[in-house]
Amino acid sequence: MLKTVPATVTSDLAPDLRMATMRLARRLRQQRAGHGLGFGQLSVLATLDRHGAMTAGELADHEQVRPPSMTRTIACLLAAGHVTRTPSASDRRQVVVDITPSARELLQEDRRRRDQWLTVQLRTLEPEQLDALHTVVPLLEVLASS
Amino acid sequence: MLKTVPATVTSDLAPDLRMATMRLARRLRQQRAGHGLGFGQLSVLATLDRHGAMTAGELADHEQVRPPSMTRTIACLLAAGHVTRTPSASDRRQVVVDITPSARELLQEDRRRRDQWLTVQLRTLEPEQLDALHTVVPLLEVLASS
DNA sequence: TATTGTTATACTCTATAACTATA
DNA sequence: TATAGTTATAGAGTATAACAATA
Repeated sequence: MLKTVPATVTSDLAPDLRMATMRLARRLRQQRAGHGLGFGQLSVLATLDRHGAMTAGELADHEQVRPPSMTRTIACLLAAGHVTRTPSASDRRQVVVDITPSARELLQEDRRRRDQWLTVQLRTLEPEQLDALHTVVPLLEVLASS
Repeated sequence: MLKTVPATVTSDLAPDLRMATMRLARRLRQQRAGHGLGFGQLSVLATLDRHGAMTAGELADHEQVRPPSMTRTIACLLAAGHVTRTPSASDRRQVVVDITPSARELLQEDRRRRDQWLTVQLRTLEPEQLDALHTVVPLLEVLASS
C-alpha cells in the first residue's frame, strides 16, 4: 500500500534516501556479471550507445568523473575491444571515443542477464510500488547529475 | 507531475533503476563530510545506534559485507573511539561491538551537516515527487537487504 | 571438526599532482 | 599561456585465502 506521507520538505528524507541508495548500490555491485566489466565501464558504453561518439572530456563530464579516471576506463574498454579511440581531426589534442558493434550487442545481452536478480526482486512488489519506482528513477538521475 | 506509467512488470525498470542508483551513489559518495568517516563506518554506527550492540558477525550480516571487511571497519571505528569492542562472555570467539555516546552525538551532527547538499536538491522537487520518494525509500531498503 | 574472527594480500574505482602535446 | 589528455601515485572499500582461537 502507498503510505500517505505529508509532502513536507524532507525532515528525514535526505538521510534515509542516502542510506538506502548507498546500501542498494553496494548490493547491486555484488551482482557482477561474467563479462568482467565494472559499473563505470558499462555506464560509459551505455552513454555511447545512447548519445553517440564523444571526446574523452565530454565523457568525463557526462559520467561525472575526473579525466584520469576516464582515461583508465577508456583504456580498459579499448583493450577489450569495446570502444574505438581516434584523435579528433579538428583538434588533435582531443580523443574521440565510440562504441563498437560487438559492445553494443554485449550491452543488450548484459541487460538481459545482469538484471535478472533485480527483476526477480521487482516482481514481488505491488503495482503501486512499481508506479512509484517508475516515477522516482528519473528523479534519481536528476539528483545524480546535479 | 506524476506520469501514468503502466504497472507492468518492469520492462526497462530494472536496468534504469540500477543505473540511476549506481550514479546517485557515486554522486553521494563525493559529498564527504569532515569527520573522516566513510559510508561503511557511518552505516555501522547507524545500525548500532538503531539496533543496539551486536557481534562482529551479526554486523557483517546486517551490513552485507564479508567478515574481513567488517573487521577493518570496526578497527577504524575503535581507533577513533566510536565503538567499544568486548569479547562475549558466553562465547569467547565472539566480539560484541557497541556504539559510544560520543559517536551517537556525532551521528546526529552528521545527519544535519552531511545531508545539506541532498536536502537542497530535494527542495527543488514537486510535492508529488517527494511523496513518491517517501514511498520508494523503504522499497530500496528492502531491495538492498534481499 | 565447525565456527568466529583476524591477518595478509590483492583488486577496483576514484582522486590529485605533474607531465606531454597541441592550440 | 591555456586546454585535452595521460602517467604516476595514493587512498578508500571490498574481496578471497590462510590462519588462530574457541566451541
